Amino acid sequence: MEKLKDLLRSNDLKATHQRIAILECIDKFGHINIDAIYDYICEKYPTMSKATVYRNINELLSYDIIEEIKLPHKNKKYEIKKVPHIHLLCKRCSKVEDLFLETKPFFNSITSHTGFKIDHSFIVIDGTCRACQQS
Amino acid sequence: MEKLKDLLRSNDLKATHQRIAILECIDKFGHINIDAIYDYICEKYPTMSKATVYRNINELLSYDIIEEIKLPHKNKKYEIKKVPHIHLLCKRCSKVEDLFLETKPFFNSITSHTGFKIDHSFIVIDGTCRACQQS
DNA sequence: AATATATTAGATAATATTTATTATTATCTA
DNA sequence: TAGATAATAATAAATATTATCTAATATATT
Repeated sequence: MEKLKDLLRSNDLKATHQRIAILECIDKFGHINIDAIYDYICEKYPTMSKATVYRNINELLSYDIIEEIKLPHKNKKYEIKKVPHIHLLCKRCSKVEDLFLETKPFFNSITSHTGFKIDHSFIVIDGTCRACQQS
Repeated sequence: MEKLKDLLRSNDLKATHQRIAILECIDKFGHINIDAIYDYICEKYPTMSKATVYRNINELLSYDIIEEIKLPHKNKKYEIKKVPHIHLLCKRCSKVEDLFLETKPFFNSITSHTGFKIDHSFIVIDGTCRACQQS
């Protein structure tokens, strides 16, 4: 909570209740979309405007505080910015799992085949998570 | 052209001018978004309705004739369905390049780490293409 | 080739998603 | 705590996508 305030202030963003609530919400759920953020926060702050969610999501994105995940056949989700990683999307339970995996060999192979200079990768794997396979 | 008609008919879709034009357009440009498809086809068929583009894109998607590519910070693009591959998105020229690369070792590593059963992968690499690096 | 039929296109309304505007309110610095 | 500034809520506007409905078209059948 104080940590979130500091995070905002260190980016010259005022630590408003709405922003803190948005960050807490994203942090709590791990990966969440706009509507779910809005619905969740409206419980506590019924006067919250959806435009405020959109405005702040864009603000937080531009300061690299959060990241956008584009998922196949789904709305965009957001997460707290972490080190680069892979997303595993379960078609059964719809949960998104983070996977921190060494990608250097894979990326080296891409560069050596194409000469492409890599900045970022956006990797989403679609399938069935371990839990859902067992149920 | 006849090949496209057959492709449509073999999926019980009537080979209308609009559908053929959409497929030809996607094929010609490789990777293209809705607006660009619409603008391009309007040159030939000025009465073409945008709803027709949307309707047919969804139709063609559902029959696995084309595929949707979600790109970071960009509109969705569409391509003719191919074998699974990777997309390289150049931040400089905005072109999308297909890369057919062996991903099995990488996927095996994901499965062995997580137990996740993989169906599809959506991999977009952001960076600078070889041509743009040299200019 | 003409006709019957079911499908599709076009026009447009409806819905969904996102952004901009503006008066009011909250945050933060001194 | 007051003042300067930035952020919010409410709402309108813009953009993107889908649904509806009638006329037109593609195709199979004669």
